[in-house]
Amino acid sequence: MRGVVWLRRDLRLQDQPALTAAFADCDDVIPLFVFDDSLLRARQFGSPCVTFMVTCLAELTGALAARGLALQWRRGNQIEEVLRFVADVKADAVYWNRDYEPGAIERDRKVQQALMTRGVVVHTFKDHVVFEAEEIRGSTGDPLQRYSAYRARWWTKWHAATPPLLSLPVRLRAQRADGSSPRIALPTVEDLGYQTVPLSITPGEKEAQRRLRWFLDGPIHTYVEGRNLPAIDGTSKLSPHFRFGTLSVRTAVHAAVGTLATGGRRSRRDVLAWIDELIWREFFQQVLSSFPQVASGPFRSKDGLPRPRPAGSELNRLYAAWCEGRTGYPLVDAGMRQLNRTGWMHNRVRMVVASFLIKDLRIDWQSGERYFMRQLMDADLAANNGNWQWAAATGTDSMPGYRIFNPLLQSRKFDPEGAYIRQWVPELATVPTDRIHAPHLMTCEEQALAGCRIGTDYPSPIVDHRQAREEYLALGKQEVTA
DNA sequence: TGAAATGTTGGGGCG
DNA sequence: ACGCCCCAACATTTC
Repeated sequence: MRGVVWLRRDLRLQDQPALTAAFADCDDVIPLFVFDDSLLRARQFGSPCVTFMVTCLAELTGALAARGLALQWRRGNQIEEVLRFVADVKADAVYWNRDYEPGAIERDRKVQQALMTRGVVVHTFKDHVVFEAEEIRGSTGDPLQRYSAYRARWWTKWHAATPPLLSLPVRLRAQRADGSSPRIALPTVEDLGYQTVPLSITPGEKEAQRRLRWFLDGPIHTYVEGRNLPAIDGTSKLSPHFRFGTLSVRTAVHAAVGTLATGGRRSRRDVLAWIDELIWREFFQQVLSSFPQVASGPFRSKDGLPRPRPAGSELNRLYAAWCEGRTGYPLVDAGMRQLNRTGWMHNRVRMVVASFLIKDLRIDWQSGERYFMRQLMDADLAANNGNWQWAAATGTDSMPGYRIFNPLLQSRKFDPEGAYIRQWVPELATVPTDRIHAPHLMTCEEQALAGCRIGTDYPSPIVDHRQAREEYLALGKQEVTA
C-alpha cells in the first residue's frame, strides 16, 4: 500500500501523528509539501516567516533523506497539486494533520471530497494542539469564551485523558550512512519571491528539542518574573517552532509537567505559568475554529470603544512612525525595531506596542494584526488575531477597553536599567538610566552630554500619552451614549 | 497579563 | 502634652 503524507505545519519526525499512521498502514510512504502560490503572492507573511519555513523544510528533507525517504515538493494551487500528485504516484491513501484556520478547513474539505470520489482513503489527525475545540466544551456543549473556564476544563481533560506521545516509527529510527539516499533540492526563499534574512531563532526540529531542554533546565523555573523582562532571554522563544510544528506541543507539555515532580514548590507556579501560555495558545486556536469570523473582524460589537482615527495623512504619519519604531517612546520603539530586525518581539513588549497603536494612536487593531503577520516569523493567525483582539477589547475574553498601558511605567517596571532599549535603539545607548525611559525630558546640556539631540537623533513623543489616554476614554464614553 | 484617582492610616514635625 | 497638618504608604474605586 502506498500512502502520501501531506505536510503543512508539522515539519518534524517526532510525535507526528500523520507520519506515524502512514508508516503503520503503508509499506510505501511518500512525504509531500506544496508551496501555495496564492498564499505566497498574497504577502500575508514576510521574509522571516518564509525563511524559517524553508530552512525547516531543508532540515526535514535531510532528516528524511538520511532515513531513505525523499521529501517531494510541488508549487502552485495546493488543492490541484495535491490531487495531481496523488494521482501521479497512484497513492491508495493520504494522511495529514488538521489545520484549524478557516481557509485551511475549506481547502482540506475540498481535497478530502475530491480524493474520496476517486477512491483514495483520507486519514486526518489532531496534531497542532493538545485538545481540539470539540474536546473542551462547557456544560452546555458550547465553546468556552472565558479563558479561566477554558483552562479549568483543559486541566480536567488533561488529567482524565492525557494524550500519549507517539514513538518514532521503526522505519524512521535507523539512519542510513551510505549517502545514496535520494535528496531533492528545495526551492530557495528567493525562488518563492522572498528574501533570505538572518533569523534570531534557529529553525528545525533538532534546535526546537534543544531549546525546549535548555528552557526547562533553567528559565522556566523563574518564568513568572523572567518572562516580563525583555532584556533577558527568559522566554522559551518556541513560538515559531509551534507555528511550523518543528516541536509537538504535546511533547512540550509532557516535558513541562515532568519538571513539576522534580522542581521545588517555588518553581511550580513558574512551570504552570508557562503551561498557561500554551493553554492560551490552544484557547485562541479553539476560538478561531469555533468562531471563524474572528479572522476577519471583531468578535464582539465595538460598543464603548472609540472609533479608530479616520484615514488621512495624520493616520499615515502616525502608523509609519509606529511601524518603523520612531514614536518617541523608547520601549515602543525598541519593540518595533526588534520585530523589524529579527522577526520576533518579546511578549511583554507586544502588549505594550499593541496598546500604544490602538489606544494612544487610535489606529484600527487590524492594521497592527496585519503588520505583525508580515513581520513575525511565528506568524500564526489564531494566536496573533486572538492577542490583538484581546488588546483591542473586541475578543471573547479581552482586556477591558479602559485598560490602557502607560508606556513609561511599563518601561520603568520591566526594563529598569534600559538594557533592552539600548540594545534596539542605539541612539539612546549613552542616555543615562534615569532619563532612558523619557529622553525628551533631558535638558539641552544633558542631550549634549549623551550625544543625543531630541528631535534630531531621536524623535520627541509623537503623541502625549496622558492626553491621548483621556481622549480615548472620552471618545469611548461617547460611543456608549451614542 | 493596568493606571489614575480617591480614600485611609499612621508617623513625625511643629506650634 | 496635645492637636493639627503634611505626606508617604498602602488600600480601594473608578475609568
